[in-house]
Amino acid sequence: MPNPRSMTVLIDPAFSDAEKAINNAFSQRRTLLVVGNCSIDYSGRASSSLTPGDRIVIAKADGSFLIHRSLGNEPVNWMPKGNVVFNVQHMEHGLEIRAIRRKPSESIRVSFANIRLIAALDLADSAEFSLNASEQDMQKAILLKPELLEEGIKPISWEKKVEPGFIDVYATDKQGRLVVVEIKRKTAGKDAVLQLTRYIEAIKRKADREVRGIIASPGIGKDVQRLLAISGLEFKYLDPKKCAETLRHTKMRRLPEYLGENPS
Amino acid sequence: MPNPRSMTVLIDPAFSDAEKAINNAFSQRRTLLVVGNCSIDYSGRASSSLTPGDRIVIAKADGSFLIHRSLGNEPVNWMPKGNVVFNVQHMEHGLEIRAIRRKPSESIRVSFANIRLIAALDLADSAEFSLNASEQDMQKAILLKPELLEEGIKPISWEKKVEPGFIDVYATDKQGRLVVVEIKRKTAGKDAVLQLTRYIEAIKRKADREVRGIIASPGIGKDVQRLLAISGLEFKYLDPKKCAETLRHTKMRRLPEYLGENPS
DNA sequence: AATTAAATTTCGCCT
DNA sequence: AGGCGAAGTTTAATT
Repeated sequence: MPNPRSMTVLIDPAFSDAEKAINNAFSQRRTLLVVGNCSIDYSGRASSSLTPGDRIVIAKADGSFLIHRSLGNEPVNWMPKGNVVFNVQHMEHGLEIRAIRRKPSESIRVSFANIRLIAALDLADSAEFSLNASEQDMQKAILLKPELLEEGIKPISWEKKVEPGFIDVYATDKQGRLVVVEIKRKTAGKDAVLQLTRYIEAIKRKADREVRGIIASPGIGKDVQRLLAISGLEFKYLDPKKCAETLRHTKMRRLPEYLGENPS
Repeated sequence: MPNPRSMTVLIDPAFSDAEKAINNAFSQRRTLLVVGNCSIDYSGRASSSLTPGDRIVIAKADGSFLIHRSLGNEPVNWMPKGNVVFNVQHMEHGLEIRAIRRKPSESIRVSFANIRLIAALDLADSAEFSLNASEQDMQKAILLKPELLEEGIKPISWEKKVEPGFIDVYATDKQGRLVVVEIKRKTAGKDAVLQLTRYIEAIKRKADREVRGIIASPGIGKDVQRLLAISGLEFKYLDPKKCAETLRHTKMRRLPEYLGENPS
C-alpha cells in the first residue's frame, strides 16, 4: 500500500462519468488533472480564444487554474487563485469546465470534445521551499573569502553584539579602518541602511576610529542608493549564487586562524 | 475509438517500469506527466531545495520542465525550453528525473520516493492562439471613443469604400480636416503606410481639402516611422488591450447618433 | 487596500 | 546571438 492518500484515475471516460468525477474533485477540494482535446475561451483583463487541441488542464484547491499546451514553459491560459469558483457541465457535444472569479472579473471556459485522462489527487505536501543561498550562506562566504567584498579586508568577528543588534560581519580594511558589513540576500531597502547606520554609531561610541559601513547585497534600490551616499556608506554588489558556489568550492576549508570557531 | 493518438498511463508503477516508461516518453519526444512524492534540488541561476511532498511534474518535448505543488499558480521549480536534456535513473531507493541545460547552466533533480501516476502523451495541438482585441475591436473602440485617437476627432464613417479598398475609420478633426485612419493590431509595417497613402490619394482626388493620415497601432517599425514622416503621415499609439477594455466598459452604449448602424 | 519592486521572471521582436 | 520591452505578467513587501 504505497499510497495512503486516495487518487481517482479515469482513462478515456464517458462525459457523464467525467462530469461526476470532476464534480467530486471540486467538492472534495482535490487537485484535478484533465488531459483532452478542448477549445478555450478567456475573457477578463483581456480576452482570448483557442481552437481545439490536446491540452493539460490543472485545477488546484486554492483556485489556481492552469492550461498547458504541448510546448512552452507558460500556460496558454490560466487563472490565479483568489475568489475563483470552478464548475463543470456535461453539454450536448462535450463537457465544459469553467473557472470564474470576481475582482478582477474574469472567466475561462474549457470545452472538451474529448477526454483522455482524468486524475483527482490528494497532494500531501507540507514541505517548506528554501531558496539558496541564504543570508547565512553569504555571511559564511564572506568570512571564508573576504576578497569577495574587497581586497585586503580582514574579518574580526561575526554576529558581533552591539547596542542595536548583531553585526553580520565586523572587519578591518587594508588601511586598518573598522568595517561594518550588513548583508542582505535580496535587494537592500531603506531598513538595511538604517540598521547599518545604527551599528556604526554604536561602534563609534566605543572606538574613536574611522568606521566604514558596507551593505553587501545583490542589489539596492535607486533612492536607497542616494540615502546611502548621503549617509556616507557604501554598497558592494554580492551575488548569493556566487556565494553558494564559493561555499561549495571551499566548504572543506576551515575558517582562517585569526577567526575562532565562535563569534565574538 | 475516440483517440487516434496514443497514450501510456501507469498507475502506482514499480520504479523499474516507471523508468522504462519515462525513458520511452523522452526518446519519443512525448509530453511526460508524473505525479508522486518527491524531493527537488535546483541549481543554476539560483539554487533551491525542497523536501519530500506530492507534486505534479510535466516535461514537454521542447525541454520545458514544470513542477507544481498542490497550491499556487506558479511552478515551485521549472526550467524554460532551450538546450535542455532530460534523463531518468532508477536509484537504490527511488527514481530520479534530471533536467539539465547549458546556457544558462542549470539543473533540476527530482527524486521520487514514490510514483502514483505516469502518463506519456502525444498532444496534438496545431491551433493558433489569438489574443483579442482584434483589429475590428480596435475599430469599434475608436468609433465609440474617438478620443482614444485624439481629442476632437469625429468619425464620419467606417469601412468607407474608396478606389483601392476600405478605409478603417474616416473622420474629421477639431479643425475640420479630413482624417483617414488605418488600424493595425500589431506593429505597423511598410504595407500599412502604402495602404494609407493610397487611401489618402483617393480621397484627395474627390475632395479638394486637407487630408490627414493616421496609422493607429500598438507599435511601428523604426524605418517605417521614417517612411511615415517622409510621407507626411502620422502614427498614433493604440493599445489593443485598452481598446478591449474600452469595449467592455461601453459595450452597452450605442454608437453616437452621427453614425448610422451601417458604414457608409 | 493600494503601490512598488523584484523575479531562477518568460517571451517575443529587433538589431 | 544579444539586448530591449511588454506581460491577462505573478508575487512579495511596503505604505
